[in-house]
Amino acid sequence: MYDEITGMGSDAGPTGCGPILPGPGGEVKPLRQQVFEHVRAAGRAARADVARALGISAGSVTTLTSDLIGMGLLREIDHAPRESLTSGRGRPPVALEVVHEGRLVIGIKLSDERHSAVLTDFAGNMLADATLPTPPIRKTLGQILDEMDELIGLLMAAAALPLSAVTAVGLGLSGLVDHDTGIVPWSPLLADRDVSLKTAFEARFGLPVHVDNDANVLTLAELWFGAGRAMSDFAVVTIEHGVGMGLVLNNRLFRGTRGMGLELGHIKVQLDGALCRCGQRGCLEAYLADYALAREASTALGRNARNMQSPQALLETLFGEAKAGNHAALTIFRRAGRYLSLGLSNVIQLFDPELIILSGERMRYDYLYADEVLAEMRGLMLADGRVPCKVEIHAWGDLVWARGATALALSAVTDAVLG
Amino acid sequence: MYDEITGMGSDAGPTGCGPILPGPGGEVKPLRQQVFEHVRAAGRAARADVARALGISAGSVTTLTSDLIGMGLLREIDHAPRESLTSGRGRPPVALEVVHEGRLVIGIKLSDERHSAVLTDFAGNMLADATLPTPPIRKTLGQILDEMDELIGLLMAAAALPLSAVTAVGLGLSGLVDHDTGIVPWSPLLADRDVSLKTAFEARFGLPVHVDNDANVLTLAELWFGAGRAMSDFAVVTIEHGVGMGLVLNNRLFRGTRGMGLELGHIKVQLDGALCRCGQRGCLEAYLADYALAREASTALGRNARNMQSPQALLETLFGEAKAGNHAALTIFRRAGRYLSLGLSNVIQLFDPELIILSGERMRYDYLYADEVLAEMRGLMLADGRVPCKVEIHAWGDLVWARGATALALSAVTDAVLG
DNA sequence: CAATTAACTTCAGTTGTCAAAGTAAATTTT
DNA sequence: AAAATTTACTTTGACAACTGAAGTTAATTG
Repeated sequence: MYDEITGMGSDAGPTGCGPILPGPGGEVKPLRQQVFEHVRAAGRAARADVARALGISAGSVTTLTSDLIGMGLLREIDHAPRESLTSGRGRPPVALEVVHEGRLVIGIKLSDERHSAVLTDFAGNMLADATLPTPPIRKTLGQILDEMDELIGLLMAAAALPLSAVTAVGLGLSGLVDHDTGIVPWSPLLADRDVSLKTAFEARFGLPVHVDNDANVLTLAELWFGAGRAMSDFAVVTIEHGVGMGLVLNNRLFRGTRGMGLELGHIKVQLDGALCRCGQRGCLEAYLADYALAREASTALGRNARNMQSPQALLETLFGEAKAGNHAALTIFRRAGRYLSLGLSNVIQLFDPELIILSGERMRYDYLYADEVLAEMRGLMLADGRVPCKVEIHAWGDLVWARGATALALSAVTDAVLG
Repeated sequence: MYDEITGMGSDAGPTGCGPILPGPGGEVKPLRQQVFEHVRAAGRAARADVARALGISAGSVTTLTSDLIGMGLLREIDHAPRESLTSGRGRPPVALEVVHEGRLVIGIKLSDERHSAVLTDFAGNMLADATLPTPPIRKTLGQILDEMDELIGLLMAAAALPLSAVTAVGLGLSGLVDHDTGIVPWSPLLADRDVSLKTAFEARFGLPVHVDNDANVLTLAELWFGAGRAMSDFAVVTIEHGVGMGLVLNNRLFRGTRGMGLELGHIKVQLDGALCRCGQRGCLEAYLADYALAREASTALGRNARNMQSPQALLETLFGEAKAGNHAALTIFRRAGRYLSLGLSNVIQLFDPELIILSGERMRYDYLYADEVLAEMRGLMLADGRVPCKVEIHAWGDLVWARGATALALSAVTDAVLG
């Protein structure tokens, strides 16, 4: 390689230059699907709006929308209040909307203490939700399927609809998840390794399912329903039992190059640092996750800690102590906050996103250190020439994660119908 | 936002769901350009090869190639040795190649001690190169332009061609570079800030120029001419005066979301760690770059260090001492190596590339710690379910960087002609 | 009431692509 | 040596996608 650079002009056969692309060219969605997705994204849109937004001719939009109407995917709205920005001159636009009935999807978020599910229609509107408390132990595939069975039963009962009305399912859980194959090499929820969750689910429920890492699912929630909708590039950082990250690049979820999640929790922030549950030392998670706080808590709380059985309760106590002025307890949160700053600044240095969204239940502890964390994070960035990256804190509950999982199903169903 | 999740089914106007895409749909290159780029990437290719590679019909290829031949971009080769994999049955294929004459480009790499330039034809073949030693001081825009003038003069003299034969120029330099605007907010080479290098260059030389960060330019060298050609996702890490990174995602250079480079050198690897030249503490660069090694060297070498004027010479001495068994000198390199491992493992955790290429002149010191560094890096990765990422070490000289800069110009010219 | 404005439809024409048939040039078989 | 086979390439008619221009519809404005 680089023979040419030493033996310049060597005519020993042309090797060419430039990237060697594998298969056939780019992946553009068909225009019909773009029209549909624009209407769904806008909620409702007139044909003229679609033409302007997509930069195609009005004639094409007529053809494409009448296709979509014929397929039962779009419909006209009769009495639409005039929403166009233009003053009310000219023929009024006819708004289109997604036919939202008929193609229902379920989104499920599996967690260690409870599972959550939501049912949405094809326009992403939530129709019902359900939650199932579960014992916080590692489960076999069979047990997880049983729990999902019960959860789905609750959900469909709440909606008063049969499961047969559902078209597809999206599923988010923590751990290493291969989205393409639906295999879970490892998850804190599962006793086994390399579980073929997709295959097992589809065999049991007879519904197509799309599995992903829970951080990705939350990121999809922001991309489809939240603050990320109008943003082309942003990152979501979650702090729950572990530390996770989801990334949107160019309006699309970035899953890493091999379909696995981005393991922010296991970037190293200290050589030979604190012990992580992954067995290594110095992982960010080892300074930030609840087990990391909990193991210092017993030192700070002294003998009181003995009475605590759940790490949850331990953290709550620690938090109370810190607020009450216990210096040792406070330093635990402060140090965690500083390491969070450090992790966030690293994300910014490497990805330079427009926005970072902090999420997860641990964010409830935020007001203890939030301002300082953000200030410190900004201090840790190379400020030169950059617009500082915005940070938002969204302490959503599990239902939002489940709703993100519906996006997994919604986009898959859309691709199947229109791709 | 998320009103729906609390007030479910609230009919207060549809907000829609899904990402709100900005302009008109995806960016696919026209088929004609894909054909051209395939031929250039292959060096030479028959029409039938192109049809198979791009998954289009033979008839289309005939049309497209005759277009391209008519435009003077491709030509048939008469006496091509049969290279198709098939046994020699059937009508022999007619190889096509890029008409490489006529559209020449220059690639320039600016550095603190010397500038380098290469001249290549439209097929990426190097025709000439030139190097200009320069004083290692920060320069004004005018001085840098003068130096480039001299460099280009040397280059064109070596090629015995007039500058008017050149179509475009690519330019790589270290620092923060905004590729889209050609503005350099900060560079260690420049005395000023926010230098509009593109505008100034184009005004002076009357040639379109495309500016980028030097790590990106090196990454392009690997993507266009080196090990990355057949790889869709890889990272390039450079250790020179600073620590830089380039990233290829999906066969394309990823420039971060705002056109700025990815600042691997300034990710934090230690809270309140070593002082970095950026003014912050704990940056990776502060443990790895030459100035970081040099400042510890004086401690290790004792009074010998006083005699050294250049950090270059100091490092060479330190390296010699370490090889000779000086324990203090050895620990300097060992620690730098460990921090390199840490940085690389973080890159892997976040991007999960197929390959990491280590580059830069400092890689000459590698054999001191290379094996241990790579072993340690692998040890720091979450091994679960992942194929470990390959690592290669390429200690290319400046001409390769300059050649990478030609890729910047080549792709821009190609886009201009065929986009 | 006409004039204006804007949304939408219709339709002929262009473009890009393919499939199938046809031509060309080599090797292998008879 | 002729025929059959194989592969490369070209030609052609058909089709689908999209555009642009002209026409239709439905509102507001003066």
